Amino acid sequence: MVTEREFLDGYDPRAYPAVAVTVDIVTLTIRDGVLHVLLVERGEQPQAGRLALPGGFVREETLDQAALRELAEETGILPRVHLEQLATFGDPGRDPRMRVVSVAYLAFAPHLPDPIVGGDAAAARWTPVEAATGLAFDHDAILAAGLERARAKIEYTPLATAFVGEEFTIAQLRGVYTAVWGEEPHAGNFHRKALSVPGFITDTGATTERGGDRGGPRSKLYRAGDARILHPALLRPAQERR
Amino acid sequence: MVTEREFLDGYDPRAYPAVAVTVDIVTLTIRDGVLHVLLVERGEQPQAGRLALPGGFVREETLDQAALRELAEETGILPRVHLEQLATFGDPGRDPRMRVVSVAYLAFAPHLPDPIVGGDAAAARWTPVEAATGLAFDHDAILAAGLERARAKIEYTPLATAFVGEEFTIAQLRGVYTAVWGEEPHAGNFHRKALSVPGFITDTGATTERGGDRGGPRSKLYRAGDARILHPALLRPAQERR
DNA sequence: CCATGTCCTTCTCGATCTGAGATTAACTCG
DNA sequence: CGAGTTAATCTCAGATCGAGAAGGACATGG
Repeated sequence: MVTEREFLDGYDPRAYPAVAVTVDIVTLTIRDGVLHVLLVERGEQPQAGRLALPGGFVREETLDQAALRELAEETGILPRVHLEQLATFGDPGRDPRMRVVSVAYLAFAPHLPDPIVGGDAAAARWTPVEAATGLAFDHDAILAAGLERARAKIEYTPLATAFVGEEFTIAQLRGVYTAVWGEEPHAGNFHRKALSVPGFITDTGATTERGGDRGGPRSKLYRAGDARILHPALLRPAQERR
Repeated sequence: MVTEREFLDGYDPRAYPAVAVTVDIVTLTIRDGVLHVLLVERGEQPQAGRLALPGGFVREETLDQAALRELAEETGILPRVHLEQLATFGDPGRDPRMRVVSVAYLAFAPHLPDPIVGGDAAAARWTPVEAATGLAFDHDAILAAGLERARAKIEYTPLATAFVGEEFTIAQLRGVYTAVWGEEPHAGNFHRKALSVPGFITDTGATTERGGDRGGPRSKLYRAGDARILHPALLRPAQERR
């Protein structure tokens, strides 16, 4: 096997072309029913002023720890964030200065206060994903991969609950699917399925204090269950094929 | 953003701790109804004599190209191989000598001749996945991730066809699911679903020359269709939950 | 060449799930 | 109080599923 053998034969790390390993994070949340992604504004050339995904160098830590640390540095402490590895982007030339291999992460966050601008970013803000185009480097592609992963993953995992608070209504949960899919599931059928999938949501016995802003009864409050996967899955409506 | 800014400020690549980027490949095939993985025998210390996944350094190429090149070097030219990125493993200490970040790939191959031992590996062989334990470094974990990905992916994509020849019978296709899942789907229901899922398989009009080795009628031959995803999916039987 | 067993393919049938819409009742707002 | 909104439940026809069975076509061993 190449890797270890070459290392063994008195391999000198400095003799090889330098490769940098970074993490970039697609952090998604929902604000006012619209899916938003956390972006930072680049303060330096190249691509100064352009928006980019937050990220940075991997230090003496695991990749997961690097992603968590960068996220905390950009936005302050993040409670109840789901973080998972997305994919790795390493085309030569994706960064004009040297070979940079970036391990992309995907984070799902409940509604958070505006990010506290960390030490490195010139500015950080939540941006509707529809408006998040023209990002620096290949971050458009990374974001697209993150969105597709998110859209697929809420089908068969309970990760939609990571977008809402600890207690939530079924309507709020439906709002997550609407925002992520860009399409509203049938309310009655969604209700039936959310309740029938084992381990998805559990009844707290409590209800909201008020009805909806424009009327309607108080709704029951639920908590996330302990299921890791949803069976049967909540499939997207009108999945166009081919 | 950290990455580019630090690079910008007169970043010297050699000033940072060296990181090596490699690819490791989980190559799966089916032989005699049993799922096999391609392993190489390490010829050098450490872990000499241990089995490991084939892989090696990333050169001036994309990550995908690196995986394809390494695979070709280990096994000769591979026709009709499906290759996809699996996950990236980068824990400090996963290689005792230096920081190695490995981008793992997953390959699905039809029945192939025994691998041509490439220049680097001491030996290369197909090993039943059940027997592939105690691999070097963290390759047990990489293999486990690959197997889980494969088991999930044949549910909702037509990738099972990557394990069989260009023309195949429904029974052969069912054999793929049996080998990957370790459980045999109901033959009649599998037949019905395979035919009813749009774009999964297309009839060639031909049949096999002979019946099965132990009897039975000749079976019709099919080719892979053009669907990228299977809808509805072919779900695993008896998916134990919780 | 016949008996036996294999197994591809199709069919049956009840149980379950799904999508689309309707209904009821609780609630807010003006 | 009246009108509009919405959570929660119900209805129902069509699709899908799991499990089993039936019908042939075929190989093998006497």
